[in-house]
Amino acid sequence: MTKRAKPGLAAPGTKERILAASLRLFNEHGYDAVTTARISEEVGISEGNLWYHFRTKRDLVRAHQLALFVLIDRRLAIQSTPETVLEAYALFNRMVFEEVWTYQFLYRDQAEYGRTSPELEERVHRIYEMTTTMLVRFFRHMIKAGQLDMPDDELTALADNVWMVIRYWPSFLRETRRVVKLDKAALNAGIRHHFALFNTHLTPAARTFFAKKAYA
Amino acid sequence: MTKRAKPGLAAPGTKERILAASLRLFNEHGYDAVTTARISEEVGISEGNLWYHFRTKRDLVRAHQLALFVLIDRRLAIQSTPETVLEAYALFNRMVFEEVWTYQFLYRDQAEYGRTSPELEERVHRIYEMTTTMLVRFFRHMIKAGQLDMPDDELTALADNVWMVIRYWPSFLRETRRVVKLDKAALNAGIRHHFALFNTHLTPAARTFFAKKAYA
DNA sequence: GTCTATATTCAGATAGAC
DNA sequence: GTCTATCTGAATATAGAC
Repeated sequence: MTKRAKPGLAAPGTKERILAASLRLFNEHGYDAVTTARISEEVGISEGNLWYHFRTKRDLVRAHQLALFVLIDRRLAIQSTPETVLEAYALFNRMVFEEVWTYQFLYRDQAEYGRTSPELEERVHRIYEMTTTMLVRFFRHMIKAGQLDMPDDELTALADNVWMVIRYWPSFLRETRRVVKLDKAALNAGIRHHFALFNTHLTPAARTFFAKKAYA
Repeated sequence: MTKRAKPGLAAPGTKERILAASLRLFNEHGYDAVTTARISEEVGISEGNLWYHFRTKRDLVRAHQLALFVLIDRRLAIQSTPETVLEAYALFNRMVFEEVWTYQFLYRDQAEYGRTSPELEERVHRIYEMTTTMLVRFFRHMIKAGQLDMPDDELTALADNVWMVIRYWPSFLRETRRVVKLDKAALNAGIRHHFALFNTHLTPAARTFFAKKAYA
């Protein structure tokens, strides 16, 4: 979006079409299994043209990564107080589930496309930490609001488990239910599923709230 | 083990050394990233020799798969009654954690080495189902024994979550803690971690039992 | 059973015309 | 910007001598 939308008088959004097609193919078949020949075929252009827009296959990954980071920054910026925590958590939850679905290949095939740079590696590591830290903060606010009943020393483990269920949900669905494409039912199933991690510790009111707001 | 231990007068266990080296390399670096050249170098033999023992790279995978299935059959055969469920669960738990560690590449790189056959694919699917079914049975026995307090309609979701934490534990450790090699501390951390999924629903006695028996 | 040398395949990437 | 033609390199696999 920030990158040239309509440059001069050429390109009917070829770059964007390459990005869309490659994202879909990478997610579905895996980074290594998708050849650049396959991508260009899917877009309906020649391979040479693809190389004009992205000088290496890694450059393609890089572009997707930057788009993912925008989503991540947005969901990490969500504010919460004990008064607003239920709303905030429902929002955060939906965003992060969509994010791991949309960019599942980036999460899943890291070993295949490899570490791009030390700074990037460091950034990914920070994201994981910030995510679980944020989850603990959410839970503390829920406890303060009287919506969650759980000992404080269990919260870190709970946050890790919540993040695991979210982050591996696409892989799990694929393996157990053979679901490959994003679809609203599968997304809601994941959200409902992850609430099972602390459902019994929520007040009936909070449970009803999430059932309505988070996976309606 | 069932396959010729010492054939005639040759082979100082070359086949076994290939299996051991390839398993280690696959687990550490991923199936695709490990070349046959690398494997033979690691074993200290020529590449031609490797092809003598395994006619394709897939044959290597197949051998590891068969070994994994032996482990799986063993852990699926564990019996349990309400009287013995705590012991049985501790045993099952340790076995399954070790299994996903030892053969992590088979769980993780399925997309890379591909589906071998429809029957195999079906078998893998059945294993997943039998595992979660078995977990639900364990939980029911714990409830009957008065060691676990949880509504029956939460058990399926709990079983799924438990299986997720176990199955993805090696990947999670690698991503968050950068742990690559199997090690007793990491294994115990996983077991302890997975108990956080239902710890607060266990009696103090059961909690103490697992703390001593399952991750001592 | 083990080696060396060679073949095959194919993905990622370049050059240059249009 | 887009195409066609071509190159390069690496990985799986084979052939045949020892």
